[in-house]
Amino acid sequence: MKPVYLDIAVPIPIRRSFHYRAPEGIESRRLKPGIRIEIPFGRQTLTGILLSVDGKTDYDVEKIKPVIRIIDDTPVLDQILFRLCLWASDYYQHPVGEVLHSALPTLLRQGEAIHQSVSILTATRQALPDEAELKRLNLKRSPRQFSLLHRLIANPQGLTRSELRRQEISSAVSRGLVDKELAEWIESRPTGKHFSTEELRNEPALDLTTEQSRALSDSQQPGTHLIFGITGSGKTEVYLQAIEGVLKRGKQALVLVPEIGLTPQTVQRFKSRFQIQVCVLHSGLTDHERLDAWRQARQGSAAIIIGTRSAVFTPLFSPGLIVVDEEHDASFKQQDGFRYSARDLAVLRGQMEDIPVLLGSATPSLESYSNALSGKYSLSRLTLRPNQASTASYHLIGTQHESLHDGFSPRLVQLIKNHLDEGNQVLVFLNRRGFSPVLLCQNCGWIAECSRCDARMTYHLSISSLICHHCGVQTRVLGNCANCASDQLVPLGLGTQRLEQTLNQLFPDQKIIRIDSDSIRRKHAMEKLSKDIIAGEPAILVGTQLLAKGHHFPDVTLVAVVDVDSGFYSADYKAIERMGQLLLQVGGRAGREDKPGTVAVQTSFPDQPILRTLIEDGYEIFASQLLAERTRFDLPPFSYQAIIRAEATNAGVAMQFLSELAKRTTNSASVMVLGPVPSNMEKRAGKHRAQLLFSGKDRRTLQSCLSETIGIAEQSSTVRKVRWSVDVDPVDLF
DNA sequence: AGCACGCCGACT
DNA sequence: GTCGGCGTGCTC
Repeated sequence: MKPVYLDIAVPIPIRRSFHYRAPEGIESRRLKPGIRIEIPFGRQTLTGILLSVDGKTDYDVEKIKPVIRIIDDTPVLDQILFRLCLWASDYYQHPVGEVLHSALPTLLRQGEAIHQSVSILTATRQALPDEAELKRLNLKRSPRQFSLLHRLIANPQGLTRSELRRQEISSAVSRGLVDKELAEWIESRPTGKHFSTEELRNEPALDLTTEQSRALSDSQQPGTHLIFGITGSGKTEVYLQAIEGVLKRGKQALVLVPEIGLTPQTVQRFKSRFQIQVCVLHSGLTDHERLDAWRQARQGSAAIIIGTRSAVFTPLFSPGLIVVDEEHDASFKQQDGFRYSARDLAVLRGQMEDIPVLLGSATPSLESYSNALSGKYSLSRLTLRPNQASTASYHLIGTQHESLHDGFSPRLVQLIKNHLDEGNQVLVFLNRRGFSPVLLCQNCGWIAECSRCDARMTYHLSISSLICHHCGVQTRVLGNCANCASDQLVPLGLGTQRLEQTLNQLFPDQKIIRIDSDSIRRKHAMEKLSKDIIAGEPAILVGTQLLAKGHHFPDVTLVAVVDVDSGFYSADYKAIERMGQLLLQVGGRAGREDKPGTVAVQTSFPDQPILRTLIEDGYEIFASQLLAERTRFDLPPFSYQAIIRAEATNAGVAMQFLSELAKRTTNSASVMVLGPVPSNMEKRAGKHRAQLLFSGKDRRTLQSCLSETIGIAEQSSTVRKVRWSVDVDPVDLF
């Protein structure tokens, strides 16, 4: 008989697979790619995934071990998810075993069964024992056992544990029957019932504008559709009606949302519209809850699955639609390990499944916008607010000639006062938490710096501590300079805590609510605070991006952006795009039908053309200008990039490692290898970091150059002294 | 990644 | 004399 080798992906960071011997006499039809197999690996046993069945091997046949156990009858990953993972492993240059594992809930990685199984108590024979046997078995003296047996014979499908419990039959009784071999427990799979398509809707759908109707009918075609809709233009209503359409045909919808977007508000919108099972995959789930949701999605009892990044791998019984809300959001890109983009994988998955994918945003990413312009995606613009509400008006406040009071110009203070006087709420936005980003000794010039990072420590007044926002290190401030012991320490610069304090002085009678990751550390703190805000009492809200995303605050009429300039300082060419998106997102928090919103933006460069474009001409012109610039400099999306990053405890090692790679990689006209350069913050959390940038006009050549370099990296003698990773389509260049 | 093997410094 | 530090090598 011909030997059979199983090519198995093992969950370890090694870019190859391993051959194992199949169990004796296994039927070959059971060996489907995508099934889990328990294997001995070195001294450990691991759960691998079958890639293929091979007739020959390059490895020493003597050393090939047999597998321990075939776990699955059917693949854990259906054919499309399996192919999606293999594609992702190749594209993101990440070890296939880790990719496949990251597509599974934890419990499935550990060998838990695909299907939930229930123990069912059944009778072992069809008829009641005769008189003599009853006596022999002592059943005459066990009336409860006798009646249970009676019932089991009448119910050939048996009774589950919970049914027994409900009928108040104690486990002693069932155990008695099992001991007498009159009944036995059998494992059975609960029949997953597909969600019902009758009476889907709970609430009436809203009337659509012409724009929305057009977007909706576009979105019913297979393909990828960009819905570019200003805040308040009713993107969600389009999603909901598109989803309703697929649900009616008995198909499921997968909705991906940014990490921060998975708020009770959003989820509620979906749950209250439909009378149907909605699964929410949020970070607070236990492993069991996560597996349950996975099973419900897979067997089709869940109709709508809402989740963040990793939900893109959720199996669907009958896929109908994928929605990616706020598609520009950076949280769709995993920032460590397997650095995939859930948005891009969603688009690919949609193509593979032949179902529509909706990408929605008020501020689309330049990649998606450009794909829409080139016709790769369809484009629907939603430019109107259905309820006639006016869009927020933006004003720039130039601060170059103003004297600022803790960051507030007199004009801004006056503006805040006006809005409060009218009984409205004001949102003050600054993307920096803490009290001040710098603590300076006025006597000797010492500045509090982190010992493990190339960064200043942020001063947190409330706990009189310095915290490094890059590595989390925390030290107490005792009131004296660490260098000269003078007590002339002054906090320089602004953080949300300082704004809160200043606003308290300026508006002593106002309620001030600060929202940043420090103030909502406690569980449910955000919900409580947003409830206070929604109640609508006049108040000043101070916060970071946490305020800019997810929630909408209808009573806010003024959004004050204290400092927009940091977006311009960055050397990262993507910073301006992100600044523009954030500015519009935060502006979108304000106003409603009867209360138009105002957004005041403080800047020391009020004549900056791109900022004026954003504010005066809107996001689309802004995006077009940025795209024009990207074309001019051959930057993404008009070229492709990848970064190899390395970090090491010893200075210079990461650079040395990457230099070796740069030197040994074949020069090619079509791929530029730039660097290595030390990372923007060379030392972070005690590690010295460097990076090597690859840039090419064509995906394919970039890909092959990258994989050559990775091969070199794996062979390198320095490789053990560094931690390194590959980032394809990086969102952060540093 | 994990795990073992292996060769050099301070201790029950 | 040992315990244990992390450098190196390997996993079908």
